[in-house]
Amino acid sequence: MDPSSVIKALAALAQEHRLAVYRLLVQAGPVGLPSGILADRIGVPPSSMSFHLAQLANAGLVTQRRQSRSIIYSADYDAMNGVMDFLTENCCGGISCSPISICAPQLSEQKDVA
Amino acid sequence: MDPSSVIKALAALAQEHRLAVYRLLVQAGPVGLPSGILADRIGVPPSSMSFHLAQLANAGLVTQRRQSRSIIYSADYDAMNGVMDFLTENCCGGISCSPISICAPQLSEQKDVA
DNA sequence: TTGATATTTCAATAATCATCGAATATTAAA
DNA sequence: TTTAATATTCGATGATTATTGAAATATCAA
Repeated sequence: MDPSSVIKALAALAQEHRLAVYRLLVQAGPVGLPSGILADRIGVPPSSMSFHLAQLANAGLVTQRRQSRSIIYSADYDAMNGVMDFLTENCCGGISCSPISICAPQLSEQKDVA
Repeated sequence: MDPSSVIKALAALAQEHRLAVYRLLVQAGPVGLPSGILADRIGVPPSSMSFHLAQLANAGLVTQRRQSRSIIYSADYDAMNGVMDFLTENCCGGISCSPISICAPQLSEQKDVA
């Protein structure tokens, strides 16, 4: 993972509404949540939510898929793990560091559970 | 860890020079590095480095201590672990997630190895 | 095709952030 | 005490980011 991708990911998360959205998506798992529901839950207008979701998507932290009229977003765990790996690279000069992983959902859950 | 602290930490890391500084400090471990060396290594003037280090310190990601004329900065691993915990809270609805930890340096290394 | 639903794009404004030279501490050595 | 070394604060400028209503796009149902 290159530095500028990591910066994009961190910047995407460093904002009140986007951080809240990302956590909702992390908790929702592979099933994801549609844009409108997210706007309601967070309490921002749809156009604002769209702006924030675009940032998260552009940063690679979330993926999107259309389902009828809704566009459903889900967290991409691999991206976050990549960020973590970058931050902890050669941690403490390589002494006694535990491997990290933000989430490893079951494979059976990863395919269109929506 | 409250949301606004997490945002501060993420925002602190979401900047080219600060991200580079943080990684240098993570790799340096408890020994840390002085402000001037960091400015040289990153290639920014001392006043800019001071600005960035203040952001990292304010976010709780680094600690500082004076050693003679130098002020030495080191990464605070606990802070980063707190951010990770917050991001992954109730991950996937609590299914099959590994515990996370960015770094667990040996206790013998944690006391003034400078 | 018409109307309703779900979301995004556009555009203008407000607010926050990064940069760095000059001036100001603080510490130590001559 | 004078000088040098190390670092921070200040202040002005330029750049980036967030917000949201209105308009546009896409989907579906009658």
